[in-house]
Amino acid sequence: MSQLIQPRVLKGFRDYLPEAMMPRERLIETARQVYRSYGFAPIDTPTLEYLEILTGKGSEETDKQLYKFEDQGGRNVGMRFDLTVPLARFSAMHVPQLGTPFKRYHIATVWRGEAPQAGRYREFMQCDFDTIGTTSSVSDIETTLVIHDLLRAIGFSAFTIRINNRLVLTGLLEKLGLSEKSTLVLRALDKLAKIGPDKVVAEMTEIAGASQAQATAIVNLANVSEDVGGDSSAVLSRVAPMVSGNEKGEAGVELLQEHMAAVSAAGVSPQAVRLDVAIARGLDYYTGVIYETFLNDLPGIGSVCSGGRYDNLAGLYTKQQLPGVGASLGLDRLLAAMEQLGLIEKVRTPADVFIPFFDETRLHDYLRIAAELRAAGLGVEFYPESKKLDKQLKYADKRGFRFALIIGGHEFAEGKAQLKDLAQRESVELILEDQCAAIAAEVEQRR
RNA sequence: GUGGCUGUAGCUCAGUUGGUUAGAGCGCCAGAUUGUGGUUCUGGAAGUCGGGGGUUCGAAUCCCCUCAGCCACCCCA
Repeated sequence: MSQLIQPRVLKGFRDYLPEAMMPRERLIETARQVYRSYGFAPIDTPTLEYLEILTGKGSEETDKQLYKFEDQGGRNVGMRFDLTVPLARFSAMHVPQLGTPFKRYHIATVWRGEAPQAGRYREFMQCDFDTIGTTSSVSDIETTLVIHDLLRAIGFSAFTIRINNRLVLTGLLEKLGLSEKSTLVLRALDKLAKIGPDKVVAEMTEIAGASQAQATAIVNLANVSEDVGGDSSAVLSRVAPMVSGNEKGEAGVELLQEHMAAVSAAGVSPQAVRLDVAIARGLDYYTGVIYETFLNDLPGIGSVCSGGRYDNLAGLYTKQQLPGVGASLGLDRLLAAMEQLGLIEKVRTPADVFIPFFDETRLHDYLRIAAELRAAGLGVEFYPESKKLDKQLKYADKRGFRFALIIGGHEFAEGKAQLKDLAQRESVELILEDQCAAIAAEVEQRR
């Protein structure tokens, strides 16, 4: 008698059943296609990195969330908590050979030891894309277009990409003499939509150490988008005087203007991209344009695709200055959202055609026919047991097969096959001789 | 990491003031004169009541610890 081990998974970690995995893989495939269509090339990096690579940058918060341990050789190692830090290390090592601009995408799992919640896990997948080694605003604009195409390709029409430029905020902070406290001030500002202006002002004065007047000035700027209803030229004409006289602030306004015009010229609808001077992003390293993407039907789940421009990606690892811009699609958060919105199609089988094991003596014929159909491009599942036909068909139905190819003693005798359309509940007789072409054609036509 | 709520068959849940063999629906498996699936009928399997400890004559029901989920804070995808 052996003691059973209780089967269980760690907090924030999950098993993926076929019905969860199929849409997941479809999403990954969609992301790949969109990234490639803009010339981004795939890379991968190790799950584990030397601890100093991962802890060097980022806040104490990310350090706390880092999974770290000592490996068998006594090295201090950590599991990557995002794909940006590995990209920075990768770029320091390889971009000199690869040349710039370097455009890569990276779809991989990352780990963070934080408290899980709906749409937040300890193990989750990110789909990053970045353009390294250019300061051109064209890459900023292209990044917006990629996010847009990506969400459209996934099947969303109601989403909003919120754009801002850190230079505007940096400019204002410089003007107000608050540059030193920017991290805490911006972190407070990031909560504007959530907790409202009064509490933001309170946090800025109490935690970030800003004066009442300084905090109010920042909140006033951030509120402009709200005040004028999101029209980008109206927003900019209100914001411009607030940062006038400051070089960075003025540059930021100009870049935003150019960005919005270019995106619109590329055919993106104005509803999909909005200028929002309130978004700040908590991360320190952003220096230019910043992005956050919300689903209109489920804003509470947070941003599903975020990113921005940074001046110096790999400064910790190389003296070469590597500017860049990019964004990250939160695959698992997006899937959680799609699940909540009922957008996940329940498909449980990856194959098109089901062949029941009908006549026990014809195993070789079934295997041959299945092989020929696969060669003709169809996915075919052959049932491994020759049990009652109704059981086998019930299985096919449950798994969501669209077609069953029924070939029993009668069919074999007459050289025919019966293709049953399980969704339409109808059958057609086909000649076995040329069944491959005929069946493939019939399936294609009905699909 | 901190605080709140929750945890009963595969799923959704019911279980009276702690009291005998823990229930339902759906699902699953097997049948309804052995070649055809979503309906119907019949039968069946399946639960250490998240796990561990305690109080009690007796606990799914009370207490403690622990694990997990959800929510808030924090941070972010």
